[in-house]
Amino acid sequence: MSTLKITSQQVAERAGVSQSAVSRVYTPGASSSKKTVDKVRKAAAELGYRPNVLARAMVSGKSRIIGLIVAYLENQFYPEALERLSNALQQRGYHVLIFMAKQTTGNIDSVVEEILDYQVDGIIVASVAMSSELSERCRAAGVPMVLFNRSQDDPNMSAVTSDNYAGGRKVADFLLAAGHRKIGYIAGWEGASTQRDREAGFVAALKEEDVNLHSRAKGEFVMAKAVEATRKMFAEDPPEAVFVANDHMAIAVIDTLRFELNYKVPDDVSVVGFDDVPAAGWPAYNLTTVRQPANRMVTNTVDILLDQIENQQSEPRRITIDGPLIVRGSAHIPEGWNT
Amino acid sequence: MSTLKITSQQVAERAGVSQSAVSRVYTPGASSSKKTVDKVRKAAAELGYRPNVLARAMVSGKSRIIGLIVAYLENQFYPEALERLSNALQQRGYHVLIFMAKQTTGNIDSVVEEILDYQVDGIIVASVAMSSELSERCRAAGVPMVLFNRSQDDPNMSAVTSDNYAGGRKVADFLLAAGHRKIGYIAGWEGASTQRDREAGFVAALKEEDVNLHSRAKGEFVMAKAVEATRKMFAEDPPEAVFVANDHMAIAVIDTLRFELNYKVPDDVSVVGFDDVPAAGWPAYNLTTVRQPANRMVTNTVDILLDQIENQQSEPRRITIDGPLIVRGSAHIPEGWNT
DNA sequence: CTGAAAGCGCTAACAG
DNA sequence: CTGTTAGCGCTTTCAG
Repeated sequence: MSTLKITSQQVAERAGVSQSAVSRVYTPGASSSKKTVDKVRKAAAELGYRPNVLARAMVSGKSRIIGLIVAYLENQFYPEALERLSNALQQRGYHVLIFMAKQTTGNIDSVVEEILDYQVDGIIVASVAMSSELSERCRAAGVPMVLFNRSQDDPNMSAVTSDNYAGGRKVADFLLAAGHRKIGYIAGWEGASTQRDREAGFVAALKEEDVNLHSRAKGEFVMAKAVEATRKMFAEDPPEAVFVANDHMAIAVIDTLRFELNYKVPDDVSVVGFDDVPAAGWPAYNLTTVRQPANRMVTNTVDILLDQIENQQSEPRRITIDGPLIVRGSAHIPEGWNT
Repeated sequence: MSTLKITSQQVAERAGVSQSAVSRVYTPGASSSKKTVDKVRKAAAELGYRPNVLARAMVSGKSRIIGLIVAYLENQFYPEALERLSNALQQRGYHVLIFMAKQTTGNIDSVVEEILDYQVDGIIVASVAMSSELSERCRAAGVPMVLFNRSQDDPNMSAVTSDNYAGGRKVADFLLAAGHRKIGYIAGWEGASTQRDREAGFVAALKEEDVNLHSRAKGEFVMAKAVEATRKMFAEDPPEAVFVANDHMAIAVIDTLRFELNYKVPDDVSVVGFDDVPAAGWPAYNLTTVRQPANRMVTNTVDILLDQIENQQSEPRRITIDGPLIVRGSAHIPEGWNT
């Protein structure tokens, strides 16, 4: 076996070739004779040699590290996304350096600087607000960035989201078709494009049928606040149906309704969420929701980012992926409803 | 502002000092006159300079990167741990490079090699089986490793776990005190020390009261298998109480009991889990469980690892942290029970 | 305290 | 195809 770090130089000596010959054997585009390859591989195996990624990064300028900024790992949507993101990247020879950001912002600037210090090849920002200055900073540093599950007005930023506006509309159509007219909305954090788009689509579709939001409360994407929002909303003139900006909060809403306010869901009130996190499918919630196609969102995110990294092709792209309404049992199902 | 990467050389020129002077200003242990520091900082700020972590890593031999191997992000215990781990490390100047491992093993070897390629300063392995050869490989490479939430017989491996054996005992005592005698156990993956220790403690405490396991089924720490295990266990001569090896499965067990088999929990059957994940506290489950003190486990893991990295002090340590039984409503509460 | 010089381990021309 | 020669950006002796 080996001791500590083995260098290409040591392998070269053992194989009786030059150090650069060793390098070539391990460099994708380079060419070496079968004979050299064999000698080198043999020596390397005996020594337990593996190329030093950092040294390679220094000279090549490519670290094969992707910085990932995340915030809310408590919302089940993110661990799932993180796992897929990491796997997809791993498969394509990249690895993920993780950075936790409190959405308290403020420190987000320093987080980006820290990431840049590692000479990452690209950055994925999951559900964190990105200022234009920051994205500008990354562009200046030559590091492509793509937003995951969040989009920004800035047309210079690449972003991948599900079609939140269309999703909001689907929920409205569904609730309306079920005959609901007194409809409430529990909002997420206003700084998030997902919150704004979902609500906009929802309200727009309602309006087309001359229905206005019966009530609205703020949940900020936080369970505890969703609980308070529910209490407030049902304190007087309760709605017949509630659309909650994401599943994470919808779970808290359902629990509060059932165990604190003694409502039956869906008998007394219909509840619909957004995301289709694993818990939405658990029998206790059986939540009707709009699915965000995590796998396709991830695939697109990775494709865009690697394309920008590997082909210099720097035109930002913004992709929106349609997600289906998953009809389960937390809301009345309109008669004759299908799909 | 700036364009692309600024080097210490450029800062040096602008500040009118040598490149090494700039380096010293950014090197913790080094000394420079206030005058130099000021000039350098000023020039650096104007240029937007930040030291290249990779270059620093090359020469210093310290990358300040910690490799983290994880597998089951679906079990809520892990995202939480990951978040805390990353935050704790970030705070101490390290960053986390993430590697997903399928517990299908097999590829775990290659994952470790990949990690080593990045010249990480240390490795944290969360709930993944580690062979002695692998740990030996890391030791040979001079990279300390600590197991998180898993322990191995190998006394050379540092490991941090909660006291799973004691936890199992607590559950047994609780169930016994409630008067249960027909008690079932739904096991996790047998390869995990957590599974084995929890069961061993549980069975031992039962035996002390002359009670044997009434039934046992395998859930493998997977929800779908836990559902099947529940069906099988309750198909004939159902137990009065079930201890499930972790909360993730316990959730599936409760749902299956309630919505498929029409049992009332806890009226017809008591269910107790292990971990105290966020969902255990959700009203729908209100799960009685043994808490794994994630924060303390993380703190200890980080302390041990950094100690080994920074002080060469290589004696492996194995820490076990006691976790309390959190009594909620999914199991009968013995009369006069307190704490 | 400060500058000059020597690399860390590797890739990328460049002649042969 | 192969060896030689330059560095990548930074830390670290080593004289001064």
